Amino acid sequence: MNLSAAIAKMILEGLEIDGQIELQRNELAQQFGCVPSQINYVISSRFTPEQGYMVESRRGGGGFIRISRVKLGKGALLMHVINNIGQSLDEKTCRAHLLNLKHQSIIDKNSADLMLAATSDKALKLLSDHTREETRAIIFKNLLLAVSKA
Amino acid sequence: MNLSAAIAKMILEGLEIDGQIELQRNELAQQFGCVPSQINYVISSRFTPEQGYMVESRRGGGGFIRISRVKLGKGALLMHVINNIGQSLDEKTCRAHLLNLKHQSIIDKNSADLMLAATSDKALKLLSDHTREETRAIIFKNLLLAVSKA
DNA sequence: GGGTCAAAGGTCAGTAATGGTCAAGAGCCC
DNA sequence: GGGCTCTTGACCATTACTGACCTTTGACCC
Repeated sequence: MNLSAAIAKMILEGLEIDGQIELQRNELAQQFGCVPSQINYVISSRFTPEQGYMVESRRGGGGFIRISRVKLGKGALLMHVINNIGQSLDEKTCRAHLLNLKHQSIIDKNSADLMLAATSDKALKLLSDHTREETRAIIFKNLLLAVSKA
Repeated sequence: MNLSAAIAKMILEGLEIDGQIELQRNELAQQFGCVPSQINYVISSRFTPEQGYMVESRRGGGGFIRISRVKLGKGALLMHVINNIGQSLDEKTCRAHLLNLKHQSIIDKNSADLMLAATSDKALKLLSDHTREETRAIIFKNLLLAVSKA
């Protein structure tokens, strides 16, 4: 397991307790024997709003970084996602949406896997870039709608 | 035995253990004294979904390629369907397959609904008839595969 | 209050470490 | 010879890590 994964794991464990964790950047970096900015890297790559996290911080003496898991209602969240998709959707963003929804227990693993399969680049490989991303957006919206009706 | 066969053999042996193997592309290439892309060739020619394998990978530091054998059982039936779909699939036939699978309790209602949503004409409305039916076939196969590994 | 300084955290660009794609050529079998 | 499968290499994309430099905040002093 690489450094980033280890740091992410530790943060995740801290979040288990009450969905929120407050940490000291320098201290954490020292624990892992890495440069402080590594912490920023991990946070910005794995604890984004897209993935269901909120990050706050303060500099200066007694500074901190606080990461919290955000909680929203199921129908609202689905609608929010649908409404924010737009006409076109790339695979990475789609995957992030799914991870987020799964993490928040809006959809179960099984559904997430299916939705991933249906919207992967692999599944849409015949299409040109532009058409693929437009079609992915439509398929994904249809899927979310199907979920919200279930 | 040629290189590709040797590499495939090694992967197959690794899969024996627990139906899953994780490898380092560069490292493996070095072991066989070939270019890294040779590994991709072997994987894409012999470890395809059609042949019952699932491949995942990640780039970057600590990257990997993971190959897993799709579990059989009800999987066998799914593979049978997958292998009989062909290159092209119309909405009616697709729907029939789904009803059939649901009837046989191979998939649950929830999954069937999702799969229907992903393969409906509505979801693929942007595409020309020909492309739509080819893409539907691919999506459906990917979905069945996802189900079979669940 | 205002100045100063030390203690946080933030940004960004560069480098390293992987894997992916594609097209061209080499071999092999009919 | 034609058409496969196999190999290779150049070039690309993604993820991880580091370090130099920047900004913000709080404490202390006058």
